[in-house]
Amino acid sequence: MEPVRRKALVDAALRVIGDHGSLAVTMSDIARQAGVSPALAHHYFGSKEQLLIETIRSLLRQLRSDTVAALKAARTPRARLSAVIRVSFHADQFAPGTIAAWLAFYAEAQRSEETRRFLVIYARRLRSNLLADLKVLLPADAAERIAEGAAAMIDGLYIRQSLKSAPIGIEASIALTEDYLNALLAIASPSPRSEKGRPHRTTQGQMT
Amino acid sequence: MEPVRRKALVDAALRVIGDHGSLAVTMSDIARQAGVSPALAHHYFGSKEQLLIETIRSLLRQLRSDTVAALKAARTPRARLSAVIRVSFHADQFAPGTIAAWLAFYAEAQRSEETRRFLVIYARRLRSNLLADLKVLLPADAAERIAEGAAAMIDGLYIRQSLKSAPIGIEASIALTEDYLNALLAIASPSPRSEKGRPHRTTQGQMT
DNA sequence: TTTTATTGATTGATCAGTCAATCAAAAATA
DNA sequence: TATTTTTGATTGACTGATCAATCAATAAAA
Repeated sequence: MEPVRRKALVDAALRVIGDHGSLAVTMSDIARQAGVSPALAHHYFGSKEQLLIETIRSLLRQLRSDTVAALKAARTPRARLSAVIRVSFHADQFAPGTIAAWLAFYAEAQRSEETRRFLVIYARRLRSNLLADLKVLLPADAAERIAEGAAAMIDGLYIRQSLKSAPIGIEASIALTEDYLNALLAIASPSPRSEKGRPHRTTQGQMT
Repeated sequence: MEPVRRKALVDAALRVIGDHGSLAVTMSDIARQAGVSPALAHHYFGSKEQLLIETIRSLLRQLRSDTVAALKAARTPRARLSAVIRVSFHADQFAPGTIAAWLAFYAEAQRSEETRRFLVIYARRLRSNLLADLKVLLPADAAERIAEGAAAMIDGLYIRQSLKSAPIGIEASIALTEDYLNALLAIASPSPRSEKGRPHRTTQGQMT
């Protein structure tokens, strides 16, 4: 029963957080949504904080697995960059529970060291996934700058979508990020004919 | 006394939110920090929610006034764009209370319509401040896209700085945003000699 | 005297977390 | 196989703490 209940409670937490729009949900709410007693939720997770931490962990796990799948399907470095972007704006990421959870966890990271660690892992993965392919196309220093810029733009656009403050839709957000990459690739890319400053086309490992 | 107390309480709220790292602070904490009784805080603000809303309002007011001042000092459209960027990354924005408040308010916006409205105002102002000057330099459609992209990048970099997940500092964040603008201005800018596609150099009103 | 500022004391509600008790299934024993 | 025992799953009832909000009372100023 344990794995079944744990999953049911984490899913319920996400659902309730979405409905409620905040992390300030009660164990009772979550347990009710999962169809069990509050006492059972405490039995399996020990504390509300742990249940919430498992919830963000599951969000990260899902995102990673989507990313791995998308990267596997892409054939070229440039296509892999597009795949990373597309996954970041996948419809799943905009489920109400997912949006509320991400935003609430950013806030929570100011208090909970463990939550902060998970978000740092997320931020690093995103940057690293972009960096691996950019390094194939650009000198290392340019690749690093652009990876950070693209990651930030993705995060920023996600937040603006979540607030529905952006005058643009999801497809346009993807296009904006692509434009950024295209523009900076065009400028920073060493000309193929140039003798020096040629990028090293070493195979890059990839954090996912 | 009223204006004095209101300001003291709002400042205290920001301070306490920063210390605590979340909006889950008590009226007692805030009142104690302001050196008054909790009852007085209720007397002047009616509810905790209202006090918190006044707090975000004061954050926005401060940011606007900084922006107005910076814009006034800048001479060219390009300089005004830089000014907007620089204000977004001003040290004040990284005071612990300010960081915690912004992040917490993003989360809160999922629940509180009023909070959401303020954040939408912020997002629109930032976009609009960029747009006004971009429109002088670029055709309207390109200007709009780039304004949204730059605003998103600023927000994203701010969050990454707040989490301290970015491998770069504040100056580098500013430089990254500038690079984005430079790159897209270079590409999207109609050649000065070209006959068509010339931008209209109408004077633009500016939302601040 | 009227108005404003201020607080101590209190209330009513909400919750995380605990615990002892029940129930059922599986394992051990006869 | 029939039985007892053990283990895990589950809950209802409870507790202790926390807090937002209220209010009647006091002090001070106008």
